[in-house]
Amino acid sequence: MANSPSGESIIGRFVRIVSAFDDRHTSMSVAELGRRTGLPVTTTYRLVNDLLLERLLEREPGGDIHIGTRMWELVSRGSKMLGLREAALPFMEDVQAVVQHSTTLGILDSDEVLYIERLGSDKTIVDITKIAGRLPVHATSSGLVLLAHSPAAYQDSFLARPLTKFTETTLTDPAVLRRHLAEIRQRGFAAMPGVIVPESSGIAVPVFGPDNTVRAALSVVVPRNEENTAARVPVLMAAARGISRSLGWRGELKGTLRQSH
Amino acid sequence: MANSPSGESIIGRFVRIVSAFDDRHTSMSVAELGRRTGLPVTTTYRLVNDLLLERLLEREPGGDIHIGTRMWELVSRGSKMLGLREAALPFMEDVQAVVQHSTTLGILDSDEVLYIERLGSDKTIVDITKIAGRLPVHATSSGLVLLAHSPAAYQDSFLARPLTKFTETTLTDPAVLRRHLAEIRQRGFAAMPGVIVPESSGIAVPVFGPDNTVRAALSVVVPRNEENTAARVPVLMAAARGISRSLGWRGELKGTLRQSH
DNA sequence: AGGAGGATTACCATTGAGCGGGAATCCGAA
DNA sequence: TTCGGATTCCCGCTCAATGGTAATCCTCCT
Repeated sequence: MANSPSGESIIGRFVRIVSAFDDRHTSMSVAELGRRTGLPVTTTYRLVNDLLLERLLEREPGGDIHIGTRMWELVSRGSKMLGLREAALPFMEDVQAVVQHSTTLGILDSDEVLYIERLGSDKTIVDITKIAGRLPVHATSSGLVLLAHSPAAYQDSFLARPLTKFTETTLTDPAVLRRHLAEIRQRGFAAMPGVIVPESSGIAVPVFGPDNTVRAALSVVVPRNEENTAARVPVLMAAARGISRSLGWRGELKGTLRQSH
Repeated sequence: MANSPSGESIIGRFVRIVSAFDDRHTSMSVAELGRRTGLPVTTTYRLVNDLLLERLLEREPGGDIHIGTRMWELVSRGSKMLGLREAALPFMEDVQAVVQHSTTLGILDSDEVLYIERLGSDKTIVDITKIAGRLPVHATSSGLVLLAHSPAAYQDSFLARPLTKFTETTLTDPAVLRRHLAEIRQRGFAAMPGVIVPESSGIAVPVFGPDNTVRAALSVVVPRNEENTAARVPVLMAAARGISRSLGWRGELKGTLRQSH
């Protein structure tokens, strides 16, 4: 499936084009887009014109282009992400009201944590999570919660890889991680001090779907040494249960919580 | 640009496919997708496979497909919508805390109001706004605010069309609408009782960008006859100013507020 | 078990959309 | 005015995309 000598399909090039935009580059000239994507000039212009016709891209007065409203609309309207987000938001607001720092909702995607919602932009803490941003699984509390409730086979393959050590406290030893995962399953939460940036700690709990599998991780990021884990975990857990129930979860059955292992 | 006898480009078909998904149909079989899009069977399967390869679509255990996480991620990450949404959300939360019913943020797109964020899901009121949903301009308070601050040429062309009357109070007469728009500009808000559904009223105010043009409309939906407009408008206005300032707006210059007309 | 009906995959001849190099043109800054 | 980059125009080549038909798989239902 590729009309191009490079052996790439239009869809692939479409992805390249959309990928060229991120939160730091929401608009650019077509020429720059061509440079960023590495596509031949002419091809870029032709493709961009097609996309402009469908309003998937939009041209601004200056001539620069950006991702079109239509694209956002189509994807948001049909994506399952909205359902999860809408179920979670009210409870996240409650958490945020109490914790005051930063509350995030993340899912597992392509061996990374993808954050799909985030409340709070407290400048006093270091929090590198962004909506639609990614962070490594083994270096975030959310990631460890998600991993802990993943199928054993996935855990094995994940732990078989080399893991980057970001800070002193980042866990990279598979054996140690396995013990942590077990603990996370047992206790129902993950509390990780400074595993990705030394200044901040994360506390995360799982959110369940109707089939009792873990859909997402709800977490708060707080300044290191102000974790106050004991007080915050119950808040998170209550909220996570609320979200889970909104998603159609009917309460855990004894024993099934850990069935994935 | 079309390899197909029907004269449609791949991009066009891509749009058709993504459009087939909405909040009521977040996943379906490939065959059903083919039916909904009207594309030839073989073509549908081939295209879907391409999209699956790029993870723009995802296959679920049952075989049904849905819009992929990657798609949501790419679009969200690069879209300008996120910036607006992130600027608005904290202030919307404040409004929602006070008003308790439903708070929305809408923009003007393709002659309709497109809602990009919504807080509150109070079942006691009739509120048909949805995130990534659309409503007509002339039958929503948000729409009228946006229209009131649009270029005169756009207003003229818009008012030249026939307008649907949804309820008793829906305004459809161009002359009357013009007077209302002027009033909205002057007072700084729109308060519309039951113009789309008779049971609910909307109150909306404009959100400005750095160049003093209107970027969005912030609004609340409340039960009819409980409008309490006098008390709610200040809350909305304060929030809207906050959002505007987050967007880089530097305070209105006397007279420029209405410069678009 | 058998079979009906739909979903999915396999096959394949046809063809025009996509491709991209090159050159011309436009445009803003120096 | 000159210059460099952005954008558009031109055009022949070619293979990816197309979509019909048919085989296969799958899931209920009898």
